Amino acid sequence: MKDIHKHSKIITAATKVFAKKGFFNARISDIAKEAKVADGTIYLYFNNKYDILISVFEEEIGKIVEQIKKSLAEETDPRKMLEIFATKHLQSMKKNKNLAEVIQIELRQTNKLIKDYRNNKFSDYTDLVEEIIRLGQKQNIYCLDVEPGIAKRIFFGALEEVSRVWNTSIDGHYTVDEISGQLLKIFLSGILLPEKNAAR
Amino acid sequence: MKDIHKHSKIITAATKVFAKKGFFNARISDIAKEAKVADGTIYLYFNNKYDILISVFEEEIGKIVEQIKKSLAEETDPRKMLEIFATKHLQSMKKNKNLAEVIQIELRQTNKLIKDYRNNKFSDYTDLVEEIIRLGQKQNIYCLDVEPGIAKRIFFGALEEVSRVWNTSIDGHYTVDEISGQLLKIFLSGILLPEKNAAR
Amino acid sequence: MKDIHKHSKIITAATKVFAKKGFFNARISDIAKEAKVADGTIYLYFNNKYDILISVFEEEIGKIVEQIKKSLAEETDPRKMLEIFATKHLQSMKKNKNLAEVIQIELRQTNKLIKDYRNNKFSDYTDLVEEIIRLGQKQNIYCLDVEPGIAKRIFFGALEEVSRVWNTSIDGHYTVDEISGQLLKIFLSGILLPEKNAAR
Amino acid sequence: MKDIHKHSKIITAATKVFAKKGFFNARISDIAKEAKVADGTIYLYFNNKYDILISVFEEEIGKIVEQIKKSLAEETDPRKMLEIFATKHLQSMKKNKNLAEVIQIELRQTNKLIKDYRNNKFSDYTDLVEEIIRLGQKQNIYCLDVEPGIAKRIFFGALEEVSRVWNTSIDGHYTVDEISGQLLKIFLSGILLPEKNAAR
DNA sequence: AATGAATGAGCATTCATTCAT
DNA sequence: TATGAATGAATGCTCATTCAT
Repeated sequence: MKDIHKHSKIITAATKVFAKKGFFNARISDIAKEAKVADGTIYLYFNNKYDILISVFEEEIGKIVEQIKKSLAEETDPRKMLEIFATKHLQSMKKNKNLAEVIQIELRQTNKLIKDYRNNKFSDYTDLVEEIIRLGQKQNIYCLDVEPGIAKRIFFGALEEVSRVWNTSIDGHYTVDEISGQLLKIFLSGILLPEKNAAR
Repeated sequence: MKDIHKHSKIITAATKVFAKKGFFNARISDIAKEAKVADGTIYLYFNNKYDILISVFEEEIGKIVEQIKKSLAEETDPRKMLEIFATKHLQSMKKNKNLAEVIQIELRQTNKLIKDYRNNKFSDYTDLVEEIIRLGQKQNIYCLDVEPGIAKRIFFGALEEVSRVWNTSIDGHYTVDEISGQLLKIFLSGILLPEKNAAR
Repeated sequence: MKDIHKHSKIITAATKVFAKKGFFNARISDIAKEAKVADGTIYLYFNNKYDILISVFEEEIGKIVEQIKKSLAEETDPRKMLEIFATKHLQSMKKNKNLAEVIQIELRQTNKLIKDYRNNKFSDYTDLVEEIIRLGQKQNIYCLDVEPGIAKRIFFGALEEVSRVWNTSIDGHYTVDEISGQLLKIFLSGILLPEKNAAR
Repeated sequence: MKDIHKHSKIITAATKVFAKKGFFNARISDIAKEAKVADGTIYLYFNNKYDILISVFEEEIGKIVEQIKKSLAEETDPRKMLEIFATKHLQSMKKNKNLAEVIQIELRQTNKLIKDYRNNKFSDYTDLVEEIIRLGQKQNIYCLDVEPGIAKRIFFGALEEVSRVWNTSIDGHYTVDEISGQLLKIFLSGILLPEKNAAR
């Protein structure tokens, strides 16, 4: 249990430090100090600096995936499912701003650098959206001319971009519900007025 | 003219190297070699490594902004305007994959690090979307319950995420028009079937 | 104790390297090699290259000051006191030729460059001479028309210049006593009152 | 004549820059800017950076040597001769503080580094003092137990050290005559035979 | 397991010198 | 002669990683 404790302390510290300084500007010694362990101790739990980053990501995103999957399991309406996904995601990102930054910036950055980091949990995560869309199409609720693979990206890209508001000084006053509402409104119904929409 | 030539060669080389290796893993010597100049020559045109990154961004995005603004000036329909924006953006990103990566990853990354880099051209760029949406609302074409500041982020986040398909090995077969079409379809009309939409 | 050991080894190595190559031509790697430590180890004990130079000086001169002060404490005759000062100084310089060079050359050089290096031990050192002269004047042994501030410089300048004989190939055959004797003969006979002079 | 002009301008500029920044911190471009010529032009007149330093020294000290030799030629009293030497030296150093710094600091520094710089004019210069002392001994005015080679160093070391007062912020209020007077008083009274001393 | 002192490879930047014009 | 853009070798310092304790 002590092992788990140290491991966990390092993950938390690393998330904080990566978010604050960025992966490349973060020093192992920064993380060690934040976690209140010796520099060398970190190497008893992680292979190297990249490994810490990946672990931060895997573990933290893993928790969110579990939570969202559980919530989704109780729902069958694809409209509600997207709402759950968006809300849970935004809540997590607002709650854990450090993780938000790490996901949005550092992970993309390094994802292309760590060649042997594949099939990660992030794909599992975004694939949830694709599955929901396919489900909605099967249920004849979502348009068939929507390409789930592209729509997934559109949904997720939008979600990430709007969640950045809490990590920048500007526009920090929006609530999760406001943002979630706007995103779902647009994603589900679009921005055209109904009558104009018909005209297209 | 020779100055401009060297300057330009270095910008191009840097864009390539940053995209391939990432800012922090890029070496000045890599850029110099790519530009076929001596390491020291780079410092005749740029103050330091960060300065190169910012210059890459400012110059390249500047070109795109100019091009899009020109195209938009000839159009009054807000629906067409978003289409122009999306298509031009995607074309630019597909054409200049290196720049796409730099914008999407490196700039976010370093934006928070270079404190004195403000009022950048990127804001000008994304603000174009916000203006188009406000215009559409004035013309009674876009819903008034859409918040332009959030919608801008939704549109842009989606746009960036979908444009990443060309920089990852997977799904690279989509065309600009396919993706642009999907994005505009969803953004403008949503993914719900018309009848379901009315039901909401 | 191990710390002290490494620290001390680096000081000794740096003194040697600075003396041989001069501060600006000395490489950190030269010092590290001489001290048989890694380059990086040096930075565990010193902030930067200038810090090494100052430390070399402060520590080594400190030892000499202590030694001379102790010897002077047991003496009351200002004539003997100058003799003690001169002899101890020359002995130290002959013994530690590297330090001699660092004091005579490098320190002057960098003294003007390192603006925040003030109130140094070197002033304490030369001020000892001034105090001895004032003491002699009080005791009616040294001429009152001698300006202690200038005389201090004359004595010290002479002392340093003569001590250089051991660091140049020529004239290295002089002994400490010969040189000390010549210097004191000239300096003392000059500043003694005529009656004291005759008494010698 | 134009050649001489440029050459001279560079020497003057270099003296200024070396004095201000020190040899190692002086940039060729600093000297070029000060001399209002292009960087490359300097290499039409000097082989390299060291060559400039040596030239600065040789040319400037050469002028002083000539001047002092001329003055000495008109004098036969060894006491007066030392006075002339001291006064002229101090006047030169006070007048040309840049040169003073270069002589006192930079030259020593680099003297040991430039192996092929030998038999320089500086030796000619200091040897003048030795000759005067020998002359005085022949004339039975100076003590025979004074070793001219050491006395030369004592005199010159003292002279240099006192001349530094004008290049440091402190004690800058002394005049050439005050300092020269103190130095000669101390130095002369010491080496004069008792009867000559009394005669003064 | 834990420590943190020690390591040494790695890189941004500088600047004396060159050379095409 | 004169220029100054271009060169590229050289180095102080950092920091991920190791390992003796």
